[in-house]
Amino acid sequence: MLVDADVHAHGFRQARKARRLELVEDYLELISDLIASGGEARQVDIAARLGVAQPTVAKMLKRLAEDGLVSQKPYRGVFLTERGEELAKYARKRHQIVESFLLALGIEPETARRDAEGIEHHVSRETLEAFRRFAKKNKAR
Amino acid sequence: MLVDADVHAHGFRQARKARRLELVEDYLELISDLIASGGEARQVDIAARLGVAQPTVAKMLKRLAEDGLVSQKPYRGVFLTERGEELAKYARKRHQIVESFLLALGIEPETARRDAEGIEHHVSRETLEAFRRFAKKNKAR
DNA sequence: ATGCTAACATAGCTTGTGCTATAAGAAGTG
DNA sequence: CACTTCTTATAGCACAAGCTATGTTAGCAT
Ligand SMILES: [Mn+2]
Ligand SMILES: [Mn+2]
Ligand SMILES: [Mn+2]
Ligand SMILES: [Mn+2]
Repeated sequence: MLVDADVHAHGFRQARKARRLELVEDYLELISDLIASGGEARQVDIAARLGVAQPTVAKMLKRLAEDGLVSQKPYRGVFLTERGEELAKYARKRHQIVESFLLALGIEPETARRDAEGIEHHVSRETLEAFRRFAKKNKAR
Repeated sequence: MLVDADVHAHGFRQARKARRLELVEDYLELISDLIASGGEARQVDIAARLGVAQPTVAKMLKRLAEDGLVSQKPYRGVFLTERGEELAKYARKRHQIVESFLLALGIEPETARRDAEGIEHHVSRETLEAFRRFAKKNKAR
């Protein structure tokens, strides 16, 4: 009935790791989207979109900068480094695939958007590829 | 291009809420499984299965007990209250549906198991129902 | 050029989730 | 019944992510 304990633990460890990455991915994806859509990503806008307070964003950006994912020009918003850009691009693509997939399955658009926001971070490469194929075949509508 | 800011924020808030519930759900589901499979759920076994240290489990169990989800008989393991049982039952069913769905999609069993461990917590009722239907139609194998 | 306002920074607090080290106690075994 | 061992409890630490309150300062408008 129950799977082997070590295998079990490995699965949970993996899920916890994904959980730690969720926030980072959401930030990068959002920053990339904000820049693409309006030319800049200010802390206040990031905060408003994420639904958190501005100091929360400030702290996170500091961490992302330390990790070499973003750079900040004071009072000019935040920008993605090359590495940040790469991660953002992958995150956005993945998000888009998951959302299209849910739509192709017949899920309501609003629900699809919200579920995709969480699911995207827990989808392996293999599953993502399967989602992509399915979405392509059963074209949205 | 970008969705309305308030709608956006609402989606993220929802995802954060789900994230806070993830751990609780995993604990309850695991406790239920351990009891079903071996008659008891000890801290050490929970810890081994989750891949965390025993004091981490002890602390979490205290919280779950305060929240009325589990009860502890000293040195006899932990048990689910009625409410805990209900939540566990739903979590397990959901997990099972998500995993079957991934299998029906043609995902490798190991990958399906691991992805399901994360995805399960971010699936709305609507999406879960769609997964269930799909899995039923495209019977596993 | 001055002044206002909006954006950002900083301090200090809370809560959740993890850890190690160590004490204490139940339970099974001889 | 004593002893050993396995299980649980507790203390103390770290770090991530959130918050409010409050200072600073750049940019823009007058
Ligand atoms: Mn997301
Ligand atoms: Mn996303
Ligand atoms: Mn899980
Ligand atoms: Mn599960």
